[in-house]
Amino acid sequence: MPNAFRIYNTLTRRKEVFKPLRPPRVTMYVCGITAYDEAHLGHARAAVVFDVLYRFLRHLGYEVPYVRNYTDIDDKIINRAQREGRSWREIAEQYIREYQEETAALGVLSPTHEPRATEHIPEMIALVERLLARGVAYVSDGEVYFAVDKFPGYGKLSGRRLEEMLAGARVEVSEKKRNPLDFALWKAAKPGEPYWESPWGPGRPGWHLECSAMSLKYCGETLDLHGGGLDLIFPHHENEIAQSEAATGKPFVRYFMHNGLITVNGEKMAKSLGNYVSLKTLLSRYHPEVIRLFLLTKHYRSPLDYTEKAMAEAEKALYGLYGSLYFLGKVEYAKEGGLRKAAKRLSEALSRFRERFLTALLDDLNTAEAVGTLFNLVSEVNRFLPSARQATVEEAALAREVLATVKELSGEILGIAGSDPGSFVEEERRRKAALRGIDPQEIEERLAAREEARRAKDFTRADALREELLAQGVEVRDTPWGPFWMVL
RNA sequence: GGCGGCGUAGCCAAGUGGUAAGGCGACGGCCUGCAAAGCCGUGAAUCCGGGGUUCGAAUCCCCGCGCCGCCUCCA
Repeated sequence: MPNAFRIYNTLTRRKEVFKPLRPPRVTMYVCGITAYDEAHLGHARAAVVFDVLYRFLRHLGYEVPYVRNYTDIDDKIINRAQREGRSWREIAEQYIREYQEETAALGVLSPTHEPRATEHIPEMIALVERLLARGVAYVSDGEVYFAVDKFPGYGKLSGRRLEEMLAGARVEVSEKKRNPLDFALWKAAKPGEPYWESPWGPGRPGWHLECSAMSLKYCGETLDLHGGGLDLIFPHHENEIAQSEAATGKPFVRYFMHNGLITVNGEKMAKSLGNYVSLKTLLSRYHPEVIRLFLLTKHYRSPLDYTEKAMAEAEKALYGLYGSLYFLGKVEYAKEGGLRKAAKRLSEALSRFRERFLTALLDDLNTAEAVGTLFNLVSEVNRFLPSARQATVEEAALAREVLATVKELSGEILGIAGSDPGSFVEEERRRKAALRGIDPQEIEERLAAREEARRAKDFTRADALREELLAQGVEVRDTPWGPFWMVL
């Protein structure tokens, strides 16, 4: 009876049945980016994983206010601005815009709200004042710090205890802090730095503060879902919990979800390691759905190793998928009659797909399993295709039903295989041809010449033309519906 | 050192108590003028190793081994 959605909650370290606080409403907050540099595959993974969660929740009938924030003021932004002689605002604007464009290209739906830190300075100041009033924060030389030892639950998300952390401490020593683990709620501006006026003097908010303030504003005191990368568990999310719960006295988050990180040759992809692949580069080389497929064929909590070979495999798998749907779309009614043997199997496979696809997602968003069920269905489509050249009325209807179901489930929820197969094929041909510097017109001409040669039984010439095309990266296959080609 | 995760066929990867999905690749066959694609078949005595619980374990527990992440900004 798997009609309950179970998700792995980092707070309890186990899968739990998802019960929102006020159904059918589900509040969801995901940590976005700090806008100081271009986005890479790791950012794309978080965006896509939570996009699928958002789409799935809506499919289940929930109303989902979804918030994804932008950190648009921060040391790294200021540093970059100073280095490049531009304003911090310009830097932030640029990378926020690029991120929005690139995630949109990836088929990531826009969240309900995309708040920016600097647009919520009053809310943050108010939150700091609440924390000061409660005695869990203190002012020190123009800065405000959160006193971690005043919050009894500190460490509950990351499974750490204060004493242990102090023991191994690699934390920055500051004479302004009472405890080395205390973190800044408000930072004083140094000369030349951007600042906002506050009761403690000119300065800017600490990083962790914005998520507490903005989630409070847009989602209320208790969030149903809070997401982000695994690397945000400590200290970021731990600190958010401390700030929020100390201020409101209410549980901050019911379910914390964290996606695994991308690795390259087994090593974490990170800007500091210089081993990252930018989203921009990936989008220039692969169809967005190839990137989504690559990301979703592994469970969201596992590490995912990026290699060009794996990307090529994802591309090939997606081309095969769309190729099958493309021909399924060409199935037309040719005679009276019901479902014959292959069609009956396809019909059963369709029912199985409907059930298993959703069951997979209900089990902690198991997209890898869901993708597997999609390929199972496609395999049955391929078995059906040879008999479908002369399809019966019912078979033609079945073909349409399969296409509609794939679009409705995989297309709407995973964002994969939802495009019109004909458009996908044509766009991909154009895109890849351009990428390889081939003229599609020339390909069509060669194909026509080859068909002519084949009709004339001049197979030597036909094969030579096919070889020429292959040398250009154009793979030709002959089908009952005529030749079909893709650029690899 | 502390906390967390992972280890399943050549590679990638599901499966978390009832007898090993799927993708890529390989081999044989069918189809094809020949190919490609597709289809059919072959491929894990077995899920890192060793104990234990159970009628039954890749799945639960314990002990090892190996890899990774976090403990500092990081999706």
